[in-house]
Amino acid sequence: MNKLEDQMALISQIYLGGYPQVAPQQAAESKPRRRRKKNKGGENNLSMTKKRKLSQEQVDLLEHHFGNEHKLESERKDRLASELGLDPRQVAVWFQNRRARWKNKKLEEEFSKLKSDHDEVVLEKCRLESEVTKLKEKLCEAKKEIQRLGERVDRGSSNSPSSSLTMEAMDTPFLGEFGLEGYDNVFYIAENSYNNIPGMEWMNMYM
DNA sequence: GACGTTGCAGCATTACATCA
DNA sequence: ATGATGTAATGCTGCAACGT
Repeated sequence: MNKLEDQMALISQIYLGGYPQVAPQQAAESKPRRRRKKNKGGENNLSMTKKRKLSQEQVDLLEHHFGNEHKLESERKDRLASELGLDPRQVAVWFQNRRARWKNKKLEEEFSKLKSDHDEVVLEKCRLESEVTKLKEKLCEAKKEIQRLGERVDRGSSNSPSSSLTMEAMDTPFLGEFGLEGYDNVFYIAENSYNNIPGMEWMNMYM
């Protein structure tokens, strides 16, 4: 009997024997999965098929080999199996399960690293946003100051030309008051014109 | 080249053991 | 006794190698 026939025979045996419960996920699919029978046989059957935990010594050796190489060639499997007094199939299964655990662990590690990176970026974003808010406030204050000074200049020029106060006449750059030394030209940038400055497009969001 | 068989890996799932 | 967790084992699928 070939493998397929074997499987079909098993399927029909199980279906004829009853299929008490299908997991929700499986039930939704067109193809039901085969359900394994519970191991509730007699004592002999139990001892034949009962799941046995590997000894610490066996696990240690398997771990050692897994550490060297995650893949298991046929020759190494047989050698390991006889060394451990296990069925080669058991060794293959152990490696398969171990690879799955290793993969899960790696995924978890990768996830926690990505999460911490993400948290850092979020933190930095908050910091930059608060900085932008502060700068916006300063900008607003500076604009008001310019307007106020402009009005004074206008009044002065209409009353007494000789006492006019001009921007050029100021002893020190007034912007220093706002901690914006060296940014004298910042107010000459027209609104929405940040699009023209590489890397500064985001500023328009705040204008 | 087409087809069947075999062996293996990956994945999902199940069943059992153990522990809190 | 029971639910959570860990893990050995099983079922299924896809793929590659090989023989016919």
